Amino acid sequence: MVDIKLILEKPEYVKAALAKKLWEFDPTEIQELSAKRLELLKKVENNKAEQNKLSKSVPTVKKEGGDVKAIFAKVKALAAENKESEEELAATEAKLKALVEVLPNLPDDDLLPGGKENNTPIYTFGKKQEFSFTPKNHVELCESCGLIDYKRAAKISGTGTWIYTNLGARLEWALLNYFIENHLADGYEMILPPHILNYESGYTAGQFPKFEEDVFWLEGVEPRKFILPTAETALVNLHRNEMLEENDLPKKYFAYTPCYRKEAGSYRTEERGMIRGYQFNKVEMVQYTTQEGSDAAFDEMVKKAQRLLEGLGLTYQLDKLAAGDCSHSMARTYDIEVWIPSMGIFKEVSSVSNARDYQARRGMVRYKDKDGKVKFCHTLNGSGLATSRVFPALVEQNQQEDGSIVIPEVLRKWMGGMSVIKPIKK
RNA sequence: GGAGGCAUACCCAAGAGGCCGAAGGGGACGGUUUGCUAAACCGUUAGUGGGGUAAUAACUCCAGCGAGAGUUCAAAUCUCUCUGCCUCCGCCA
Repeated sequence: MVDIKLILEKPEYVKAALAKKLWEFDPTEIQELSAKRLELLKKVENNKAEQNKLSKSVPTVKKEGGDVKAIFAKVKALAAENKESEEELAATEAKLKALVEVLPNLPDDDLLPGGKENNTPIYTFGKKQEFSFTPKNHVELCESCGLIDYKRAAKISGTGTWIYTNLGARLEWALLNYFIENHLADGYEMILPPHILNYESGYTAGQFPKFEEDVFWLEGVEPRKFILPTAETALVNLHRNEMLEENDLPKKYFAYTPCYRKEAGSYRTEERGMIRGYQFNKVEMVQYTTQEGSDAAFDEMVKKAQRLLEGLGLTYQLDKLAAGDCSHSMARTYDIEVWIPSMGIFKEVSSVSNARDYQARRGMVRYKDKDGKVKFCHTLNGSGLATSRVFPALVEQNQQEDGSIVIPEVLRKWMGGMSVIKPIKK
């Protein structure tokens, strides 16, 4: 949530910042409603103060044998007089909230304005492989090596899904283990959250109300619940409505969950295989920091994600996203994109973001600093990593002429020491 | 799924229509005293959010005893709805 005080104090600044995110913002209505709210608030509160004062005098007046009935009548009249303003106040506050809560987070000042086209690659690792033979794409490789079963997935579930089979399942699990081991070594706490979450969790994460259509909702369940589109949604809600101490920060968590997304529209032709599906596996990192600590945490998380890919020996590119391509709730996002030879492009495997206090405001995640002052936490999240693009990149980048796939050294201990996956059919 | 119970501060807990910004105990923090690594005593500890006056402090108002609504001049206290937890029964991986 953007701080409404900031909107009122520096409307031009907010307007310009949102413009960088390609968001047209006119503060006029918010200004008007705020002024109206304040006016109504004063009126309502003064009236209530008078009511309270009169009511409190009842016992004393009674004792002294005074006329209590007159007080009753007076208070009743005051309350009746106040009713309309109270309703108007509530309506005004609701309208104000609705206007503010849909605004995306303000981008950091150093970001370029605009969308994807202005993303800046700031680092690359590895080389775009050149094969001395005709390389296969990941769908072919996965099928010929028996790693993935797409046909049966369509049968038991439907389009946009896949089944990890045999060595494919083990390779997937090895990747997850490798990620987990790294996060544990770095002192992150492991969490396995529920996958079914309530509305408030989506609201705090900033997914709602704007992206309510993008997640799967459970039918016939009241109050309504949805299946998490990323573990971030669960992790950034761990401390919702809590008051932390500065000494507790930063808090570092990671979680493995599948991610469930509707992914409306068809990408099937360009994004075959497991590039985009309704369900994919991801290990997600989340940090809660002080306001001063979030920049360092951001750098740390970007480096962690990079290290994971480097450990696998995969070619990737680090992108600093332009303001308009950052996630809705985020002030800053860096994407890590892995090279997919068959597509000839880099595809996102990790997105590390700093939400600053945007999510904390929505979820009232606060901390007391050393002076006892109450502040909003900063929250950050980053994939570490999503397997559904690492897997195809891995099999494609590591393929050999005979159709076999070399398993990265770091994964072998979870693959029974195996170093190569051989094709089971031509 | 059925029946019942509970929901007050960091924890335990009193409270049953006004005198409750909310007893008491533990813990924590601060202080005083005595002293065989501690004890006694005193004090602080209901957060917080939103307004006003005023200004780096202070005062004051509104809301706030799981959440929301209602009854009443007045609600932690009565009623209803919801949420969470506990117990028993049923069902089940």
